[in-house]
Amino acid sequence: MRDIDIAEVAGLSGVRASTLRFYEEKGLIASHGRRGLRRLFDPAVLDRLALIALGRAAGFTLDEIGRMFAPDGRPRIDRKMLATKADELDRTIRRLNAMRDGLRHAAVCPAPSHMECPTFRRLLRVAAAGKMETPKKEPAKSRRKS
Amino acid sequence: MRDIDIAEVAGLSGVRASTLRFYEEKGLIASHGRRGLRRLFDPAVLDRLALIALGRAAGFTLDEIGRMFAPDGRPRIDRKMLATKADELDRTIRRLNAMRDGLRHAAVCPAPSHMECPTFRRLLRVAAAGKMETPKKEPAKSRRKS
DNA sequence: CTGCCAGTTCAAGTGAACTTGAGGTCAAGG
DNA sequence: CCTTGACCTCAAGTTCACTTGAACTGGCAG
Repeated sequence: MRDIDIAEVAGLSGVRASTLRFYEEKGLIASHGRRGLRRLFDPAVLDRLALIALGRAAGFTLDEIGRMFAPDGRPRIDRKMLATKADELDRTIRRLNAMRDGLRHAAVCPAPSHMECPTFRRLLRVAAAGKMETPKKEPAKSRRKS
Repeated sequence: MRDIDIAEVAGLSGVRASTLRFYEEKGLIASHGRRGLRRLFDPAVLDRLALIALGRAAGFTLDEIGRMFAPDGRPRIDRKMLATKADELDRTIRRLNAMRDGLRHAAVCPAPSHMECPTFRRLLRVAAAGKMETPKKEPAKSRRKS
């Protein structure tokens, strides 16, 4: 059996069926045919989904990711863009490090109020100054097979 | 002059007036009175905004941040929550580091296609496996005084 | 043959964090 | 006094990435 159906893709990739349909509609993945109504996918879709997950994790939007695939479907990733994103990640990481240290300190700081702690106030300045990419909450993660 | 008006707060904090009104509506900040229609703020609102920026940067939602202030307005920050968030940040940072390294590699990788590069494939597995907090795009940053 | 159930479509809803638009008000400057 | 312009309110719109609901279809087990 060459092709796998949407439930299998969902099972193997951890991506929900509704998301797979959404991705297909967006042109991020393509189904290869149908058995009845059921979409059939080439197993290579799993690589594609991994690629999409990678892009998302690196901070690309779905549209940006979509643009990384040539119209014929081959991934054609701009190396310069990758380097740029890496630099961006680097800056984000540096800030998050400062944040984490500050939070960690604040958690054990003996000052009666956080506002009286010099370390905390320094942290505040970092936060107020540097507009950073704000991390987002995880996507609800409602479990399938409820 | 004790109090400062919304334009000054915006200027000093870099937070747009519309955002300040939004924050006030949400109960995150409070204006102290009016001159005519104009809100007047206590300069301490600047600390408050820094605190909010810090919370956002650390990945708290506005609602969570709101809950960090006691109803009387004093910041009462749960140290355990801070530590938890620090740990969370730590995990995020580790992943982002892996991402950055992978992206950096992919940017210079000599393999003809990224899919043929073992490092890239390893990166793919990291991304596919680890559901991480996905960084979000910066908030539009449209300049005032258009 | 028949009914189930997992799939399908399409439109609309969600939530976070704001921004924008329309229409109104008011303190200050000329 | 009257205009001006920055502020006001309230409702609705925006973006992103999905999820949900209602109504429907069709392969397969019994």
